Amino acid sequence: MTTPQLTKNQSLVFDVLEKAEGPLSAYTILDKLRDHGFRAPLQVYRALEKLLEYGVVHRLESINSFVACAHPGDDCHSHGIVAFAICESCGQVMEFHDHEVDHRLMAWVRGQKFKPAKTTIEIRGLCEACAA
Amino acid sequence: MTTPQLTKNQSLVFDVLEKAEGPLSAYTILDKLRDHGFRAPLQVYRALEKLLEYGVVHRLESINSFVACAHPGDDCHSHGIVAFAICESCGQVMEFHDHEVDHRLMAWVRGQKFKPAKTTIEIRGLCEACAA
DNA sequence: CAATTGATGTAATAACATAACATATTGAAT
DNA sequence: ATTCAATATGTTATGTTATTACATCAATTG
Ligand SMILES: [Zn+2]
Ligand SMILES: [Zn+2]
Ligand SMILES: [Zn+2]
Ligand SMILES: [Zn+2]
Repeated sequence: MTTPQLTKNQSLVFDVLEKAEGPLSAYTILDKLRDHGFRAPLQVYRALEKLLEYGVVHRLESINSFVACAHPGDDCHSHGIVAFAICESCGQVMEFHDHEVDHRLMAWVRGQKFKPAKTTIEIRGLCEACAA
Repeated sequence: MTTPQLTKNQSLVFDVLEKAEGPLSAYTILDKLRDHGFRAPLQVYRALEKLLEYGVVHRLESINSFVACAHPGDDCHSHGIVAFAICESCGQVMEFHDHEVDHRLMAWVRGQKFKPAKTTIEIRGLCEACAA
């Protein structure tokens, strides 16, 4: 997925996510953009939809939040499965991918004749700093 | 986690999930239990909280739904990571685990000094019947 | 019998997400 | 330049998921 020029709203939402320390909920993004004219959740959700499609933002299903991709331009990223480690204390997110994990999961679903579309791997826990 | 005797509400919620074809949302469970005296979401959420704790029910983060464990009594289940393949057409869920996937993910987080607490692996797609 | 603990009932509210409809902007194609 | 289609945006309302707060009830125990 090549990323086209972002529209005004898409740029605003993306900038907020890039500058954020960690993942943000759609409504938190909305609040941060009220000064820029945002009034309704749909303005955020519509921008997020595109940013997710372009692969520059990820959705963290287990915490209903969104985060800017930590590996922009990473090619293997576009087809490989991405995994996240999410600190439940400070919110910090680490993003990584592992081909062996991909292969094992895809081999399993293939064996079941299941056609995978989108895979979520999220590990919640404590980062080094917060576990200390 | 050894499963204690379920309370009335826990049993009702668990029975609904066991008899269901696929995952159910909390509010769907609530509707199915109105005849049994359920009136409020909290009655469902409180029962689910315990059932999740006992490991007899799983929460599917990516679809905000709950499903009865497909491998009750499976020992490796209690410490291994469980993965789900979820058909986006018919809702059918397959549950499995793979030690190699566990090991790779846990090795990675250990390398980051991250302390994992709960891991989610969910593959959305189409089951064999629905892909045909 | 208190006193504690865990379970339940109920109402209200918070948090997350989408539907429906109107308007505006962009970028071809003629 | 005008028309047309496609995309983006604005706005209101509503739908869906989850929790807070507080009262009551039941079982256990000292
Ligand atoms: Zn990424
Ligand atoms: Zn942390
Ligand atoms: Zn299970
Ligand atoms: Zn199916």
